[in-house]
Amino acid sequence: MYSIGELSKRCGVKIPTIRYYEQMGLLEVEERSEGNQRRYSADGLNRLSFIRHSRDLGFSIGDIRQLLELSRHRENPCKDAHDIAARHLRAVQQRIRKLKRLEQELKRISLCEAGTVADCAVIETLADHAQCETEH
Amino acid sequence: MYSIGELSKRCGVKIPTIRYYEQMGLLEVEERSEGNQRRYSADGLNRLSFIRHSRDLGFSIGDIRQLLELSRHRENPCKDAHDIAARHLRAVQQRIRKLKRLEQELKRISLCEAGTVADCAVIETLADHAQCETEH
DNA sequence: ATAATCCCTCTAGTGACTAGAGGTTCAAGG
DNA sequence: CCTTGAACCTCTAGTCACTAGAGGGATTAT
Repeated sequence: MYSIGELSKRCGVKIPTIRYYEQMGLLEVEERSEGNQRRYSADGLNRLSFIRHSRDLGFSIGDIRQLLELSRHRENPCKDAHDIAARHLRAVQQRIRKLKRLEQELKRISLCEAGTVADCAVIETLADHAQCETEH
Repeated sequence: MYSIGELSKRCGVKIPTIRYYEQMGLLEVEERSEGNQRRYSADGLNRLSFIRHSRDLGFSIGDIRQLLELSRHRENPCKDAHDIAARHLRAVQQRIRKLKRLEQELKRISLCEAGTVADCAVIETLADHAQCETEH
């Protein structure tokens, strides 16, 4: 049996965050001590690792709820899990594309060598969208 | 003089968002109609374009506040503006790197051809961080 | 027994909006 | 001049995934 603090250390998830996951219905507490403190089994630890890892990979709480539900039974089909992962992958790829366009624009702007605001490319570009070379 | 609705259309910024920018101190209203409705000059329109464009480039409200302050006087040195842009560029690049690692991991996971949860790579990988090939 | 550390619940704050309630003002047509 | 409908007003609360703090109780080691 682990206390919430031990779970926190072992999984690298802050204590209030564990309680937050509980509130969100991702991690139920099976047991409490006599003094009402949370006690977790190895199962809880695994579940929290799953959550933590999924969050690291950028899945939303809602996605994780579904993934946890799907993973409950070994004989479940895993197509839904694949769909969730694929959708997330597409979202990530889209964000990368957008950020790369941003990066180009910011790089270009940052080349400015001016000394004053009057002819500074940063300020000027921000004031005038027409100066941008790519969409964003 | 533009009403808030006109400003909204011209800049592509939703009306509640314009009011929000006002609350955040980015865009003061110079004038009100007799019936207390906001009226903007061409100056306000330019300012809102600047804000909109900066947001599109991912600058935070705080950054924008500073950039707007810096841009008020043409003779101001623009080193601070460069610093803000450079810092933002680094942040963007870091996010890109992180997202690319994520992308790799998600791609790898998504290759799974299993039919059930029992041997699905998505579920399995989420449950066990050790299976990941890169840091994230 | 006591001190130090851990844990409890509850509320509120973050950033950048978005949505809705409930009411007022404006502009155009008759 | 009057009415209608669209546009506007303020204020509150919700979003997401946490994070921080207050004010108190439980556990553990000495």
